[in-house]
Amino acid sequence: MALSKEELIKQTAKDLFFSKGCLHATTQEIADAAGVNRSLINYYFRSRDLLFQTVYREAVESLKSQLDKVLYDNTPFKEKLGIFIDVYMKELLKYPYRESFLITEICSKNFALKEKKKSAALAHFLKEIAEEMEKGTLKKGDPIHFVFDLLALMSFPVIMTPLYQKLLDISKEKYQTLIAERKQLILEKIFN
Amino acid sequence: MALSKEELIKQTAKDLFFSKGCLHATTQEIADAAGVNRSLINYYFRSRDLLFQTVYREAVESLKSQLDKVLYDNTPFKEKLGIFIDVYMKELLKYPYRESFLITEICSKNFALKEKKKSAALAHFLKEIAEEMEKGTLKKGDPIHFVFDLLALMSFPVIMTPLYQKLLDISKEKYQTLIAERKQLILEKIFN
DNA sequence: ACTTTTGTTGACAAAATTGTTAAACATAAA
DNA sequence: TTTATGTTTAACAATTTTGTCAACAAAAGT
Repeated sequence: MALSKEELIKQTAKDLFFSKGCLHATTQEIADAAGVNRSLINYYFRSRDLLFQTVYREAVESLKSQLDKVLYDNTPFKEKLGIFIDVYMKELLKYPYRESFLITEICSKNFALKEKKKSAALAHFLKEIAEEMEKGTLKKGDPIHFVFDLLALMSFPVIMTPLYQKLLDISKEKYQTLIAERKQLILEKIFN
Repeated sequence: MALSKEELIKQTAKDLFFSKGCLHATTQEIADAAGVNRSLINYYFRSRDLLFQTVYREAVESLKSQLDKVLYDNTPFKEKLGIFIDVYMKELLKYPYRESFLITEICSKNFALKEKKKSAALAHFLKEIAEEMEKGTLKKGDPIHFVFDLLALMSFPVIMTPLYQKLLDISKEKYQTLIAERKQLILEKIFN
């Protein structure tokens, strides 16, 4: 079934921002990419700024709910981690620049930080990590660092694709296989 | 001694882009931040676009030369790595968004990719890594993955500061100490 | 001192981007 | 068929951003 135009505009904006890295596309560019009249953006979202805010909010939401869905259940830790890496990296390949978009929005001046409630799933995950550290499955330390490491190892090479392809002089195909290899590598590295 | 205005403009632009994360500042914003008349930007750089290109080129250059300076010498591997992490993280804290800027510039449509000569220092470093793997000091694998891991572990938590501070509900101070702890942690993790 | 060059500024013009409005259009209900 | 409702469009207006230019100031050269 066809997407409503409102949804189409939003999805296209996300595609431009998160996939193509056009972090400050104009309304005209978004409208063209969506194949709709630019005025429709104002009709549905009132202003460019509100469209950006909407996309921002939904991105944070979906980021949180993705984390929640995976982290907040009772599969054994190691297995859960495998699933997490799988899910997260699939999403990363679809939306490599989502976090970058969020960062630039937060940095943009007219931005008001809101809600500060820590994700329950995350707290749960941190506790699990601490338990694994107790058991000796994981190297001891602040669980936050474990989370940093995990997210960094997954995200960074994906985010930096165009730059590192250039700097390291690697072909697109080779880079893709490198990324694909990483799921397994990260698991090994983490449980060394 | 006072900076020439041309240099001042460039430095201010870098400060806005790389430190403050204003990846698409207007010429007026740059001029204001530098305390100069906006026309001076056109006088020295002809156009906004050329200023951006200049900053981009210099950032890639300095990124390369920083890597070269550290990687291309004869201190023992482990020690060299310590220095590298030190230097790189110091630079990261000064310019957390430098890589993000490069990425968005590369993604921006009117961008022509140029020079594809691999850094000699990097090649040298990769060979050293391979040797350490032979010796058993490092876990075997594609040395590129080692470089990915290293850069990811350093850069990512810094780049994501504003977002993760928010999501993890961590105070600015706490976050800073976490980052500061990482140099040691990364070394340990790498040589597990 | 005078001329030439370089740097600096404000005013203006041009271009790009956004927001608004009214009219055209479609669709379904009355 | 008319009416009402929501959608879509083009034309226009307003705003923002960029680029140019002539005038002026400062410095350097003769």
